[in-house]
Amino acid sequence: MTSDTGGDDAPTDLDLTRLLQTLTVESDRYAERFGAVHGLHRTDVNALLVVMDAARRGEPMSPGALARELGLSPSATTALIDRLETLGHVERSRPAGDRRRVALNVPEAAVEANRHLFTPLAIAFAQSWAGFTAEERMVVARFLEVSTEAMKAAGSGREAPPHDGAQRRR
Amino acid sequence: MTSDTGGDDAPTDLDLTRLLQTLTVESDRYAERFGAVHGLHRTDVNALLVVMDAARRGEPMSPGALARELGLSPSATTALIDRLETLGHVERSRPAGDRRRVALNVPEAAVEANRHLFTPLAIAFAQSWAGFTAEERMVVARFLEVSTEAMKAAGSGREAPPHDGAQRRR
DNA sequence: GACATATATTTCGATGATCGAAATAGTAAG
DNA sequence: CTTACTATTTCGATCATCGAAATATATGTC
Repeated sequence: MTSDTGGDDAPTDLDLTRLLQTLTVESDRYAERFGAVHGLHRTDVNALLVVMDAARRGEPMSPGALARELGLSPSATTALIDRLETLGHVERSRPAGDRRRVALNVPEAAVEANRHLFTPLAIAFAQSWAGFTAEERMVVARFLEVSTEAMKAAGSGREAPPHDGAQRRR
Repeated sequence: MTSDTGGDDAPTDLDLTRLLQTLTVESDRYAERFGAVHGLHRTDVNALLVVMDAARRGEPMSPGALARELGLSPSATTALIDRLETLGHVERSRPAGDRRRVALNVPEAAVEANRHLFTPLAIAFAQSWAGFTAEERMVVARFLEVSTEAMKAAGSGREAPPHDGAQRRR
């Protein structure tokens, strides 16, 4: 079902764009439901993913870096970290070198618990991807990378805004 | 950066999961920045996409359906539609048959304007996907479909929530 | 060494998106 | 006509987010 172009035709740019939009909307929705269960919000889930990923690489994030990563204001980030810290998902510490900075660590106890949080989704993904060959996975990885890059570039940079006739008041 | 497993190895489930997470985080960030320019919020952008997609298929959404689609409460959806209607992106109308219902239409004038809103990103995507063959696109489309399904299923279903310590009520 | 400037984070007050519960309107059944 | 049900909106409250100012630390200049 969801038969768009028939089935055996190659998806157009528009087809892929729609599929990607559907995926991101569904992702937001999942984050929302997921967060409701664990007392987190969409932003908190995103932040936790970013912090965990950085911590896993041994490069703990700072609040400022997290703010830039998420596109949040510094003050919102402080509140966000307060929430995560209260729930025990992350931890603040002042590095010895620059004491202006704050490092966001994931407490040992939380590392595994946090991973468990995302395990159900990871399992669901793994199952749904069981049929993909090595070559196909490389294609997909490439696609995800360039698409992420495209969004990053389209948002921050300049993207030749088309003549927009109808301008909304605001 | 892009610390993958080397280059020519096939991405593992974990690799793909991370790439997908990065993409969705970036997508949220894009929606946020994008919305800030046009006086919209993340949710409004998602809602507009959903409503536009439904309208394009000739099946205008109702507030209730939109609420379920986005995982919002009915009251939040009312406010959301108020915002979109004030900005002229959508329009309320009561269908002749059941006058309890409300149909969300996209005004003719807004159809093209709304499409223009998303054109920059569509262009960026199209450029980044220029190198994908027909076969590769079909692989990607399949991947996006099954991944979306996986999220939908993982969220609604019950996935044996692990013992979690801290919890907050809303 | 003292002083101005820059960087990192937090605090404070205000705005508004969202929620739950109750209200309103319309439909269907007995 | 009355009751039950569905769809949407209104109302009051909560809390995530913002911008601006405050705090603390670092760096450069005389």
